[in-house]
Amino acid sequence: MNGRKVQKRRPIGKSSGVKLHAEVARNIGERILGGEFKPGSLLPNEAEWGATFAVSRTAVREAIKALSAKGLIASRPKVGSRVEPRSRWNLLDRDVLSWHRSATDRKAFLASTQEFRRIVEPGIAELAARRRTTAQIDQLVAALEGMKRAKTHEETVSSDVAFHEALLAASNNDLLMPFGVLIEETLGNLFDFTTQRNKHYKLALKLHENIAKAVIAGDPEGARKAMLALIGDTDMVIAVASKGK
Amino acid sequence: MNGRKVQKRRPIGKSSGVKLHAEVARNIGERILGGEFKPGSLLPNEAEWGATFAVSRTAVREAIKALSAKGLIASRPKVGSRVEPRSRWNLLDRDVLSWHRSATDRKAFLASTQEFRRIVEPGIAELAARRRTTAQIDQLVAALEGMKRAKTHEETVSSDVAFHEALLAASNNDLLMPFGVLIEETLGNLFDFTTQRNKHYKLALKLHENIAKAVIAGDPEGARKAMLALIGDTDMVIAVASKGK
DNA sequence: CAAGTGAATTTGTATGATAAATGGGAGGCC
DNA sequence: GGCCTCCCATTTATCATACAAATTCACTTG
Repeated sequence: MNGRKVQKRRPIGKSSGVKLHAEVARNIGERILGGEFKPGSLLPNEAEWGATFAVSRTAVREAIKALSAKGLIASRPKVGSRVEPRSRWNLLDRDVLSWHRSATDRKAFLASTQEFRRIVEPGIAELAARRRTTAQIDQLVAALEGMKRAKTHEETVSSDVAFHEALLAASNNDLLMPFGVLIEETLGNLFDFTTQRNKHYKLALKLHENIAKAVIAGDPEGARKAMLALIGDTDMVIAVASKGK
Repeated sequence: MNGRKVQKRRPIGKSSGVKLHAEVARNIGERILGGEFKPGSLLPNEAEWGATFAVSRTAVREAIKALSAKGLIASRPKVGSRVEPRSRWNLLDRDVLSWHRSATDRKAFLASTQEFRRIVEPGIAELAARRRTTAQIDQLVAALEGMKRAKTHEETVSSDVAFHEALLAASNNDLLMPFGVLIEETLGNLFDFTTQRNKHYKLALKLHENIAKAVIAGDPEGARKAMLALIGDTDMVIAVASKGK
């Protein structure tokens, strides 16, 4: 009855590259974000997870520790691991955000990310205009060049992300850095949303250019307004794309 | 020569309640935030940490996993654990923020948190005015009552925190929830900063009241402005307190 | 009936062994 | 001599097992 087998490899599925504990964490994390395990409820104990995934308790524990570190759960001896209230979840964490996206209606997800960006990005642009170093200006310009030069879909997305991250870096406030992951998630999804945006792209370029100009000129209020114009335009793109569906 | 000892308890220091791996994570985390281990540099390997703290590799690994989950480090076989670039750090994580505060000049820390709040809280107030449910209004009012009634230092802080968290909750955007920890950290520190603020407190109360009124009335623009007024006043309090030092 | 006590369960930690990944060096080939 | 390939050492990744600690809960006992 004692299932003593000698170390099977890769019991979970998928192929390679990803560590076991990361796979376990992802699986559990997605199920929490997906609502299968609600805040306040108790998770299966470590042994059960081990059986479920056919991995050792060690791997499970490392996954649990990662989920705890992201604020999703909390563990206590004799009790088990309980799902934390949503207010504790680190939704701006790279992984958590990705799990959240997988578990959320596409349109609703985009709406909340856009709302988020509308709140913070104007402030970021304003700060950037006030604080940017010359090196940061160079990065911003380089990203803008990349946007102009972009041919493929991938290049378009990555240069756009680079632009916004350069802006973020130029704000020179470490506390704002976590927003980077959200920008990446949003833009990746956004462009995916609007593949035939050629007519929009020319305008988008101009809007980005306006932001860069204001930041370079050291005009905080101008930068804020230029960013607002961009986000507003992006909202429109989303609306059009949603209606087109 | 083989140091085989039978499980010592509590080898790190401190007293109780805190798990070993959490202690190890805190120690390493603080040293990373403190600049002892800079981004890109390699950490000692797991065995060395184990020797340093007199804990098993198991505990060390769980600490490492937690730090990875917070974006501070990344591990690779044969290489070791490397400190990630600051842009990857989850500075809005409860622990990371706390380590950051310990490692940062008090005034600079307050300045950057205030800057952060100035960017996001007006937007939060605006959203709250647009979205709040009646239950959320009740919470907001209750927090305000708490502020009026507060006698001790502790009550003052906790009711103020409750007010801002109620506002945050009323914004009804999950992505904003992580800001809660920052608000807690800031306010705790702020009040600590200005102990004899009795003359200011009357004004602060009024400013909070204005925010609540606008939110309850469903006046987004009013809520935004009221919040801006509060943050501006807080800035002044900081300036005064700093000069007074 | 109340309070304390002990057993059972679950996480926490320790230990030792093996597997996988990978960087770097040794050695061979052209 | 330069380049390529293969092997080896190091470090993390995973497994298995045992025991410690914490905490719940039922049960005993006064």
